[in-house]
Amino acid sequence: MSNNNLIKGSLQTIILKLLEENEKMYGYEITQRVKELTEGEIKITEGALYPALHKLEAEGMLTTEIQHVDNRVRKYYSLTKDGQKEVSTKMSELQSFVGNLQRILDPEWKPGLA
Amino acid sequence: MSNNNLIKGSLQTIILKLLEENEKMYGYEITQRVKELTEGEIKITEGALYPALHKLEAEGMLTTEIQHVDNRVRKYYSLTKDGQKEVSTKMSELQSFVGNLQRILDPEWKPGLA
DNA sequence: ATTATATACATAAGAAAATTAGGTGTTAAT
DNA sequence: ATTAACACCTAATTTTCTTATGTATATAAT
Repeated sequence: MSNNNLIKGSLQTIILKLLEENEKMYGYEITQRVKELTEGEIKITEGALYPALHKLEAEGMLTTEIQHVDNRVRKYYSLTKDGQKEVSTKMSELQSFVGNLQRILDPEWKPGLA
Repeated sequence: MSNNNLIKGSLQTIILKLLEENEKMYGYEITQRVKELTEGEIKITEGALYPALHKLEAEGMLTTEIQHVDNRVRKYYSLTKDGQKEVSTKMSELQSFVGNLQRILDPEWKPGLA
């Protein structure tokens, strides 16, 4: 459980991007996917995830759909039209931010190299 | 002017890294350097910068030295021994975080390629 | 049988780190 | 005389996270 406390604000982008690739996902699934993709290095806590999902839903970026699987409740989220637009916005903001970070932190860095 | 609101968590790293490269800098100088390096895309606000500098100083990462230039006061910051160690720590944390972000957001991404 | 772990949702208290908005004072330019 | 740039600072608020807790079912281990 390394430090997960870097660059607050990227959780929304992560959620939106995963949903762009997956059509529909439920909360627990998102935590597992992130854990898997980062080999356990990033763990999305439920205390962060669920409020973030609820906020994105309230903002009209996501819609939900309840499914019952083996007596367990799953709340599936998917992107709305607005949500689809928001993915691109958030992704380019994040990419430009990371690029700027490189320019600050790595004076050797040029866009297009490593 | 694009969004400036993604810096959360990386400001300390930025400060420490700039001071590693520059021996000593004062607050205003840091804001200008960042603005310059990012072509105006990232603007460090004073309300974020000064508290961050004070915190790093309180934690023993930075020392200060006042200079007077044309009746103006400048508070120069430099890294302590602990601060020098902290730069490496924070830099590798940030690098690993950015790597993990890529793995989540860009399924095509492989370390060592663009 | 009971306990622990995994699955699956959720909220609440508090901390951390920003934003926004204000304040002080000097120097240089219009 | 006023604005902009230089140079420091703090306070109130907001956002976003961590930590802790709660509910409930399913499954594996003891």
